[in-house]
Amino acid sequence: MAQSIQRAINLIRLAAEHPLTLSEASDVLGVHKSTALRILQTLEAARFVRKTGAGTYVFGSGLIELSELALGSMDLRQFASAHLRALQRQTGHTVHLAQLTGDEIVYVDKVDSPAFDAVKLPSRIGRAVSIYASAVSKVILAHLSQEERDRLLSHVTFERHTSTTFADRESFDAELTRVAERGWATDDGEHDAYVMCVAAPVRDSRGQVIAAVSLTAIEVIASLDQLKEKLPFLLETSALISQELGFTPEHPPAPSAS
Amino acid sequence: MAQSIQRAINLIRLAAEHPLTLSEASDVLGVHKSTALRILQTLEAARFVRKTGAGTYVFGSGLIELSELALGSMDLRQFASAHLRALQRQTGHTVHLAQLTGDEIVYVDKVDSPAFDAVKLPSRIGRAVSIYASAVSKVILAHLSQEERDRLLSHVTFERHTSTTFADRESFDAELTRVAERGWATDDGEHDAYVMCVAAPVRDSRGQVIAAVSLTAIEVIASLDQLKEKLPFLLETSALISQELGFTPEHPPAPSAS
DNA sequence: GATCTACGTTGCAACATATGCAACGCAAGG
DNA sequence: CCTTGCGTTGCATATGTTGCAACGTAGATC
Repeated sequence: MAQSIQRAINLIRLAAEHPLTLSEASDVLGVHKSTALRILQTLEAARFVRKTGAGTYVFGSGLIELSELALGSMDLRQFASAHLRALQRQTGHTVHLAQLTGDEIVYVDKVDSPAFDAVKLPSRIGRAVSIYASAVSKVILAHLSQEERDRLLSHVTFERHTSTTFADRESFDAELTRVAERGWATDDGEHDAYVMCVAAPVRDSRGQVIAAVSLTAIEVIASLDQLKEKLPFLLETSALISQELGFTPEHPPAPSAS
Repeated sequence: MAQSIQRAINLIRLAAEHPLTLSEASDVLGVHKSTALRILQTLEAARFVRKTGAGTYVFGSGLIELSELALGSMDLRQFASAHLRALQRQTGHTVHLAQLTGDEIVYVDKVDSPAFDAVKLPSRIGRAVSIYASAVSKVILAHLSQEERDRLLSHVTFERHTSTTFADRESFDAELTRVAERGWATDDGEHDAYVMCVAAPVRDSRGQVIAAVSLTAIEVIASLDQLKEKLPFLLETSALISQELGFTPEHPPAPSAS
């Protein structure tokens, strides 16, 4: 629809793959060299691409910085990173970290399982996760205030993806109540029939639940019950990350002015 | 120079900061709403921005994926991550991981020091580092083949940034020889007079040096000698990362066909 | 419950903007 | 020395983008 922007997008993609010469850029786009040059110059000014000493163009740090900005709370990622990787090693399963950003819940980190099921998991860092058919969403929603929960769920249309999907607000609310009581959530193939998850909440220094850690496996690898056996590791990990964020489980923050 | 691309860039930036409504987008750009809409639609098709359920636009996963692709070797980052953070904790200093990509050396990870000097360090993930005035470059160059080293240095013009900068190829080559012999490198304020570094090499399973880890501090925080005291931690870290990549220090890979 | 306002979306004509061309500078190679 | 390939600049053209006006919709207000 917007031609020149589409061209710029293509060049960014190319530059991400390998260093790009001007001639190659114009060839691929099928435009004159001067056209490609001007696009690249514009992108370069924004540091979306970078010109190397050899005159080739490569993916720029500007975009990398924006990515990290958008993933927000570098703090969370930095603090969580080591624990997530440890959890992966302990359990052997794929580990996700998801966070509430704006009005959606988004994966902010992922540690793949070395098992061959990793490629089959469609989750990607930066992608939004189903808000009513995932373990991480349940954990986060379960600990939100009623208004917040309403805000996030009011526009949702429940689709029955599989036989276990919670297909209306009432049954989903009941599930959230259960999750809030026991402190962790499951996903029994509610989005994809073969994908199982367990998730636990991450709290910040104020005790607010701001994120969730999950273990994921396809049924061929591990049943939901087998995943539940790893719950101690999962809960330990989410507790450790919360601690790094300044959460003190035994001593809730002192009420102001006392 | 390229107006519509510039506008697209601005919108991406805005979307990275906070969810963006169409009206806000058109206001900021000073264009008609339909114009902003078409730009956003183009970006959305490329997953450079994502449209949320509420109709606002946010930074898209497409760019995040490209960032990670461009940072290359997710392997290296994933394996190194925990060790880098541990090193930061052990030493208290800012930790960098830099990698040879194409014909430049680029920061691929960074763990900030909690000390107040962190903000003064201009290094950024994804940014290229001076190839003749940094400890990480020295370490990597010192272990490259002669041809590779020539390729990377042939187009370089040596500028004397500070009184300690190596300002010509001959003295720099001599420095690289020293670095190769002792196995680690320093940066005695050669780029910025107050910034000190020590760096050590990271090797892959073939024994090739593919990256470098460094400790950085401004002189007010730690002198170069004080940084050198942390060398055991640094060397331990670089060895651990190399091990994770499959490097076996005592048993170099068996020569082929024996 | 009706009206109003704000927002996002589409079709179309006019214009501005991006485009291709041609010419130039430059470096590498024959 | 000439040739070839590369990146870069100025300029006229026309293509693609823009703004307008009108529509649909949803939420707010009375």
